[in-house]
Amino acid sequence: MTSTRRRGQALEAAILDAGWNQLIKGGYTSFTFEAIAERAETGKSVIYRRWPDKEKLLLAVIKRQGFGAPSDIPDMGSLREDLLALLRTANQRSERAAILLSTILSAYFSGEISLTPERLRTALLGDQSRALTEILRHAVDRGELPTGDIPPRIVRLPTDLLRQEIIMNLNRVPDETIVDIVDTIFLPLVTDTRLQSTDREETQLNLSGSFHSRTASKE
Amino acid sequence: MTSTRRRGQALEAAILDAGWNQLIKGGYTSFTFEAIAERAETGKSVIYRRWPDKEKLLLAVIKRQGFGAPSDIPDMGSLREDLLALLRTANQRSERAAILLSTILSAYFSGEISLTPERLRTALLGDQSRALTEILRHAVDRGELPTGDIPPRIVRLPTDLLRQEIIMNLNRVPDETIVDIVDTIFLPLVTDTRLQSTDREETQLNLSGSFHSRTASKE
DNA sequence: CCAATAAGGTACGTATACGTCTCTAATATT
DNA sequence: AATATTAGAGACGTATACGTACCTTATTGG
Repeated sequence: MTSTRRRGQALEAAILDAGWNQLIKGGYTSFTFEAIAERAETGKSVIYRRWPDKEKLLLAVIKRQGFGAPSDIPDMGSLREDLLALLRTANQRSERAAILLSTILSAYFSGEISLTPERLRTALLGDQSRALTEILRHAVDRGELPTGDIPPRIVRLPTDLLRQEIIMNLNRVPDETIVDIVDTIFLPLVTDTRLQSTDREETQLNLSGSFHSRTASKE
Repeated sequence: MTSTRRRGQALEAAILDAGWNQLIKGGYTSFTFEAIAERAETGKSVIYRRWPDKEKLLLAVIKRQGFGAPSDIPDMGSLREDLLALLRTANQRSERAAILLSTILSAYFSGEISLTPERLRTALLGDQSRALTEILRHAVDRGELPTGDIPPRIVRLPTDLLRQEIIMNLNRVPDETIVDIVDTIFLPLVTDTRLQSTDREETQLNLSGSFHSRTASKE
């Protein structure tokens, strides 16, 4: 008849996509086996056969969206253009970030899922810090920036600020915001003449990806 | 007997506090009439008598926490100390901010509640921007900063960054982070000699609180 | 002191989701 | 062609929450 039954990989993909679309449409509250099964046009049992509980399913759905995927590093010829390109790409993907944040926060606070702030950060931040590091290294190679240490907090400043804006907007931000972040904040900071002229030793660009450790207390 | 029945104001306050504690304990998922009634040691009907549905109750609970309360502006004698004091106070209150964000995001995405990103921003940001403006004005008065425009994005940079850190930590941040934000990012930016020496007109400090307008598209 | 009011329980019907199970029919495999 | 899988659909019992209704009892105000 009309029906062509999916199996294996194809079916699995359809379910995970349905799960993601469910998050988009109704957030974590609507992330139920029933709703996902209906959206994927299959039965609950088909899902349960693969992922025994909600946490496993959620992690699979998130994983499939490929947040760990390293965004390709732009190389436009200038630091400013590289920065704008990177932030614009991230901005394009912002809906996913907003959904993901909401989902993880809901799951975290509802206690249904064992999810640490560590994993939240990893999921949301990915390795954008690495991309920034690369871009800055290119700028040093071009001679736009002097060789020397750049504090980690400055390195991740552009993505931190963009993420902040996206969360507050619950959506993409206007392009002017991106330009503003780059021109008003980041470039003046990183090209600060005082930083360049200080009596630093001539070290290699040292951009350790070390993040801040988090406070233990939760009270 | 042992039982002293609460009435009127006292009862109302107890219910709203129970609601807030419920958000702290289990997030928006656990924000149910039943759970709140039990926590407040009263009956569901008592709550329903006052707030006919969940949205009304939630708004009352949030309102009672007084997020709009203007934090008093520190005046410690130097720009740096003022900034640190302001951020430390905000950091102390971070648990409330994290809970509030999670709640609003959950409610927003679950569609149960009519809540715009505008209101999210208002609820979370309050008028911290005003406090920053005051602090900078004091610094100008002291002669620490030159008279002149400071771009709005720079003005709210400290609070934006702190908020970002709090959200990513889902908790308070270590004090070093606050010091880092002030010393590595904000002070270098705001005391940038190039900004001071440029051919700006001698204008009054103009810190319009104008926020970015948000993108309309939601697709 | 007595009547009006409202608190504190609880029971109800409805709805939704969990997780398990069973059944059938479509697809693979041999 | 016969057999083994497994998708798709749904029924189940349990649990939880909504929102309403009812009843008893403490408190208050006249």
